[in-house]
Amino acid sequence: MIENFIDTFGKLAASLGLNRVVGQIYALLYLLDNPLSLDDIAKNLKISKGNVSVNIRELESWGAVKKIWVPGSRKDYYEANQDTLNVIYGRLKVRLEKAFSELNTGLNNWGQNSNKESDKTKQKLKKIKEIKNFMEIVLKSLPPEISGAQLIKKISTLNKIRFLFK
Amino acid sequence: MIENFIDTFGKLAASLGLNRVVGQIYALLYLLDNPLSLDDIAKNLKISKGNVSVNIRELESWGAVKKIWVPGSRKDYYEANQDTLNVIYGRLKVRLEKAFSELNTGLNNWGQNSNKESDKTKQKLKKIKEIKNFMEIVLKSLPPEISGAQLIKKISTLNKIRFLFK
DNA sequence: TAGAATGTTTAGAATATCTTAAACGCTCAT
DNA sequence: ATGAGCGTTTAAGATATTCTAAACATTCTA
Repeated sequence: MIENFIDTFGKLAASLGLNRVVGQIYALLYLLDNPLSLDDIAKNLKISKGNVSVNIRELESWGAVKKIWVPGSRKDYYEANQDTLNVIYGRLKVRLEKAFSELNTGLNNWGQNSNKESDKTKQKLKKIKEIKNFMEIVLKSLPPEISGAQLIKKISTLNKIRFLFK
Repeated sequence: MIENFIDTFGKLAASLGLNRVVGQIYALLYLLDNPLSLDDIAKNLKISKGNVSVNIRELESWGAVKKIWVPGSRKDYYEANQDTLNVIYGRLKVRLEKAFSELNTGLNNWGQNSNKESDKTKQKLKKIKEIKNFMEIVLKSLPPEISGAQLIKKISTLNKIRFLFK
């Protein structure tokens, strides 16, 4: 039952280029209302403590789960961010920013060595610059965060005013 | 030089959960104005014919490259879709749709077995249904395609009318 | 029809990623 | 100070992915 859901989320994560366990941990915490410790999670998913340690930090890094302090316990407890769309958005944003900065570095290196190139090469450089500008615009327009409820509202507003876009 | 750009695009693809070669082939075709054959690509990237065959079909499947018929030649030639943002969007869409259908199947199986469950379980089922509805809405609102130019226009319009969203 | 020119599939080698158990280091309670 | 209770790191084994060369299938040409 619950296993089924966790499995589904694991596959989903895998299909998005993440470790399967990342999806499984999120699903588990999402369904449970009480925060779980690292050992609880390891026991539940039948995986090692070290594996949970690594993958829960990944989840934490883009705000999918939050560390909770439970009075009287020395363990770290975690609970899921219940706004799943926000979680997905946060993840997408991290990836886009990383991809962009890599591309940017690559292209800057490229530009430096190609002053004395042929016309054909210059044409290619122009194309590359186009992509760079493009990514800059897209990246700048990403809001810092967005809640699921907000996004749905935005979408429905957009549909209503579609005529504005021709 | 060109190798640098191709390498950058390869890494970019890898960081998005694709095969590195997929990004490299796209970068190569993007920069060159004339279409290339399977053998040309293999020779350029120094990889096997079979590898190109598999990965170029992947690119073709979401409209990143197009097969071109060159009169007088029996080979298949390929050229890149120059609208890179559209390419990325197409890819994203395919992934989202796949992820949703997986989740949907998983959740339907889940629902069937949980009529006679406790209140606590029912509460969890409710949470799961929430996610499902959510993905449905997001998926429905994806337009079939969008050009880079269009998107940039949309974004700037959105910025101008931001007040509508509160 | 033979064989040359293509793209595809396949089996296994090469690489990369994931996972675990154990070692480790830190902090707290005694 | 000592040891128990944590989370993290590590090294090695397990698993999955990627890549290639060769076999294969199909289509064209002579």
